[in-house]
Amino acid sequence: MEAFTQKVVFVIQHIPSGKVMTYGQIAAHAGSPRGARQVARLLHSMSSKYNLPWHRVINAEGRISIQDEVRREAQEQLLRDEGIEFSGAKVDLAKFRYDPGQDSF
DNA sequence: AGCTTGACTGTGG
DNA sequence: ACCACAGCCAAGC
Repeated sequence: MEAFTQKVVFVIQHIPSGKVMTYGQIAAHAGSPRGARQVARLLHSMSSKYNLPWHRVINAEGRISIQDEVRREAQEQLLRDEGIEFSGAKVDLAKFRYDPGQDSF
């Protein structure tokens, strides 16, 4: 596949339960190391169309980047349900970050 | 065919 | 820890 969009979707759909990925990571695996913002944009507009586990995507700090309070809390709850622990408002990326590596694709 | 926008990220004060 | 700036690039207008 070639479309950046489809690669992003592919990667996100492959994030296992109990793990998370950052926008930058996903962008890198999709072939655009600098396309973190596009990943965010795609989630924003396609999460409803593609049934994506958007809640497993967070920013580089391990925080939820959503501005809408209701959605942000919903995401945190979903992650907790999958066994992901929050240190305050942050996720421990060292433990819960999913890194498939280049050999997986 | 431009211009604007953003669920980002790294750097620097 | 917090704020400001500057690259980044696809989608939407």
